Order: sequence, then structure tokens, then C-alpha cells
Amino acid sequence: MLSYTNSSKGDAEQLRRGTWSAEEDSLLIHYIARHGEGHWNLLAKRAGLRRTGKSCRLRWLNYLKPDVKHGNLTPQEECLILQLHSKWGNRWSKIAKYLPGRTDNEIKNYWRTRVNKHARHLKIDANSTPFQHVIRCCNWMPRLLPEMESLNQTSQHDQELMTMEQVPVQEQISGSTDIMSTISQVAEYQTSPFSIISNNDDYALAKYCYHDDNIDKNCCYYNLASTSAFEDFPYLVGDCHKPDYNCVNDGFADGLWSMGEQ
DNA sequence: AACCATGGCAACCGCGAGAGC
DNA sequence: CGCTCTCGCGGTTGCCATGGT
Repeated sequence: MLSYTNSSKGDAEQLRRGTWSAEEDSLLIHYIARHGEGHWNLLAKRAGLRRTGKSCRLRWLNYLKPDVKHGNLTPQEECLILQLHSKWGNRWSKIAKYLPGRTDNEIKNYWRTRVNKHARHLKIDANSTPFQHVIRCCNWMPRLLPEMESLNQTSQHDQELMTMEQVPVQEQISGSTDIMSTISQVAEYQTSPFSIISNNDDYALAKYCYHDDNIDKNCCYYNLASTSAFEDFPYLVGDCHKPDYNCVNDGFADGLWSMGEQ
């Protein structure tokens, strides 16, 4: 859908909005190839684009620039985003600097669609400490780690990126070959209410205590190694088994909330 | 088949910082 | 010092594809 901005200067100076056409892309690419980036308002006029300078800049940086990566994020990239977001919050451009080829817009969209969705399911603020514990220890990290290892994609460059800002979890797990020990390392490293209490070939049982007293009735249990546990958080919650206790509907979310206020 | 809801993502908007004059 | 312009950032919007009913 294409639209035009209101203008009092006649149709000739109306600016286009909406989706970019292939022809516009071509004009922008060829102009920048010949004259370089910058001075976007001037560039828009000289390139014959009836777009704002801002629009041209955005199109170039987020889509047309040759080093922009397209396609799904790798597990490494997802891990890095989770770590960096827990550190810096919604500083998308800062986070993007550590993911070559990924734009702040793409990372922002990833966070809002994928990660926030999990937070909504749990009725937890995605920026809250409890949610950060959840994604590190019981969902995203455990899911991503085996993917990373099976894909064996952790290049030297990735590792350099991970250590550049002293991202602790990545440092902890680098070189690990045993996924369960890795999960244990993650849980152990974080100052987390989660702890690995049992670990064998079939499952790793994690204990989540939402009160300081460590009394059993105030804890939930997760089977971290079950297949479903690695898929999606709602399934993980289903694997939370504590007799006569429904983690979701019977106060689990409230426990997470109160923990964040401590 | 038609309608509706939802998710993913490209693009837009408003604001503030910084540079140049 | 103040004005203008450019640039970059984070938040938001709206289109479109997909899946469910």
C-alpha cells in the first residue's frame, strides 16, 4: 500500500510513503554506490526519490546495505541478544553493535515478537528480573545451548564477540561438551532461585524456590531435559510438577512478581 | 470458501544530541 | 548564544501472510 504525504506545494513535491518498490531500491543503491552515504535529504532529492531523507536512510541501513544479514537469527545471536538485553535493556542500537549484520530494528522486532510473547504467557514483565531468570535458566538458554552445540556454529569471531563485553554465561559455557553440566553451570553461575537437584541421562530436575525459606511447598520443579521443556515456555510450565500445586494458576506468577520486588 | 484473529516485520514518527554557521 | 540541519534512537503503527473457525 503506497500513500503520499499531504503537501501544499502540489503533486510534484508529494512524498511517497509505505513499501519501497524495486525501482526505488535500485535508484537508492545506484546513487549510494556512486556518491556514498550521508546527507540523506540531499541524497533523496538528487537520486530522484520522492522520499524523505529519513526514509532513505532507514531503507538503506535496515534492508539494502550489502552487509545486512537476512533470515533467522542463529542460536548464538539469540543467546547474545538475551544476555545483552539483560545487561542494557532496550538499548537496541548498542546491542546491534555486537551482532554484525543485524540491525537494531531487527533485534527490536525479535524481542517484541518472540521474547515478549513468552512474558505475556507468564504474565511477567519481560524486563523484570524474574523473567530474566526464567529465560536464562529454564527456557531459552537451555534450549539454545544444545542447538549451538549441534550446529557447531560458534566461530572464533562469535566467541570474540561474546567475551568482548565479558558476557558471563557464554564465558562459562564455552568449551563445554556436556549439555547437562552446561545447564548446571548456567544455573550455578547466575545468582538464581533455580538449582539443579537431579541429573541423569533422561532428565535434569531443576528446583525453583520463590520464597527464601527453601521450604518444599514454596518450590516448583522443572524437568529441564524433557523434549517439551526445550520447545516453548508454556510446555515447560506443563513440566513443572509439584503435587497439588499448579504453577501457573495457583500463585507461581505471583511468586515471580514478588520475587522481583525483593 | 469466507471471515476473523494473530504474528512477523518493514516502515514511520517524535524526540534529542551534536555539528556547523 | 541561538538557529538550522542532520543523524540516530526507541517506540509505535500498519500491512500482509498465515492459521483457525
